[in-house]
Amino acid sequence: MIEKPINNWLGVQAEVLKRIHDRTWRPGDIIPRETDLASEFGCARVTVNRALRTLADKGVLDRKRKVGTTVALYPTSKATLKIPLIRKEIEDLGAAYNYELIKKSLNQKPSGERLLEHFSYNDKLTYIEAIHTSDGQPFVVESRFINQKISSNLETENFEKNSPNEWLLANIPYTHGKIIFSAINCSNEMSSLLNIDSGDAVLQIERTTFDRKQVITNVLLTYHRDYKLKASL
Amino acid sequence: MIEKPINNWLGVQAEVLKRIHDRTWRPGDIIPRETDLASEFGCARVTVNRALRTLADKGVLDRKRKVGTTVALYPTSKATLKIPLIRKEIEDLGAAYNYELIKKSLNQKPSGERLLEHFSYNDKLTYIEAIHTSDGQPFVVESRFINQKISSNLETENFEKNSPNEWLLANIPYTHGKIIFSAINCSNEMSSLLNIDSGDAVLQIERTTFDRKQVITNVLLTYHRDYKLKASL
DNA sequence: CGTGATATTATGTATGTACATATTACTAAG
DNA sequence: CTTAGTAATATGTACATACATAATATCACG
Repeated sequence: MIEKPINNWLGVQAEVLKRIHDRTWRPGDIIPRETDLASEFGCARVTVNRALRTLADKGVLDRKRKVGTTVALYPTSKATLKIPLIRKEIEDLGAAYNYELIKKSLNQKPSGERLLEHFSYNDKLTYIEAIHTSDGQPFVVESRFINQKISSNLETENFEKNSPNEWLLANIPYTHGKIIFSAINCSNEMSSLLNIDSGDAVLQIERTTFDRKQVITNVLLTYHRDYKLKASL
Repeated sequence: MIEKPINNWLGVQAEVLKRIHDRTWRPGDIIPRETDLASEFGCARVTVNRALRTLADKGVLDRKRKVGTTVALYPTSKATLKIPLIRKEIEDLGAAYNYELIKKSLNQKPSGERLLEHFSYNDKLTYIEAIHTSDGQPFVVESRFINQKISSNLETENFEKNSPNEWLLANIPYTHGKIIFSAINCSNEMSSLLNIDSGDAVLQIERTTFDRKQVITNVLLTYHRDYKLKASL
């Protein structure tokens, strides 16, 4: 077997995927060890390592020290979805973006299950309600609580022109976040904002972002009726 | 500046994140080059490279040859959501899983926008409708079309006991897929299957998987009313 | 003053080597 | 026969080095 050596990690990755794909290696199978693959492909072990590591990151392979590398039983059950800025999402559709503040109030106390799950009882919150429109049509209603502890500059920003989303991104770094997707029947109040019928099903996304253990903000985004969120596997 | 050297890539990653976090390096800023960081941290350039590369994969940094590495302007707008097997999702909640076939028909022709977007007019499809229950309660209704070209074994599998999802995962490898999330008002038919009221808002997930350019299957999952999908940033 | 060749530079990758670490397999003591 | 201790092993990582590649900067030439 004197073949052209595969001497780059993308090549190794492609070859491994090919073998998984053509069922040479089946889900659950243990594949040859790095050293063997390296000598078969005619490359360094580190090169094989990078290829396999990358595939393991993607969920295609499972790896365990001393045990070896197996083809994942339930491959790539991970989807990645990009969550763009709302303004960017609308502008990318070629539509005109507009932001309008509906309500703003300071020094709110957290109440209700949704808020108390994240904020502590003594936190002071700034509440903001706003609507983002696409070519004048309601696109999404934003209902947001911001922890006032995060920044003293928060008071100076009135959010009349700029959406809190963009202000936060530019000014408050976060470490991680949680997202919850659900479907709800539109309330009377919400339906008039979104210009649809009460009871219409709409997609709702709740997002909470953290700076380490501290909650920065919790936002509930209620989208217009025909909104679809797309992702790829 | 004689400090303890950072001599592993996770340490470098942590230090870089710290500097982004404490705003030493701000969004849009260009950060020092790999060689400089390497000598500052007292480690090899490859170690810095791995740390920065990993952060770029996550969307925290942007990198460009010759130009340098910058802190991403809109950091980590990528959420990853795990899409577990329905059976596994239910069992992980400690509930009893059950699968029941409702309808199955062979040699369907694709019709309607949703199907013709993916399948070609001459494809023959197997249609399967089934329900997955959690402790006897309706959990999700599956409505699936499978391209009959993908496997000759498809005919021998009747899907009475096994969900097509699991059969496909075990037998038909795929290269990539698309997912669309939306909210719908439940139809009469669907509401009786899910044991809820007609018009109730439910989350719907459409998933199409491909083997290279060929479509393997298109499935519409309609979840029970209180279903929430969770993801993390 | 443009324009194309050429040098420069920061990241990207491959390799051999060395050692670390997690896990299993084996072995000897009780 | 159990168990603590030890060896073996596959992956994980670090490093020095070398070269590749993409994008920019510079410079010579018409």
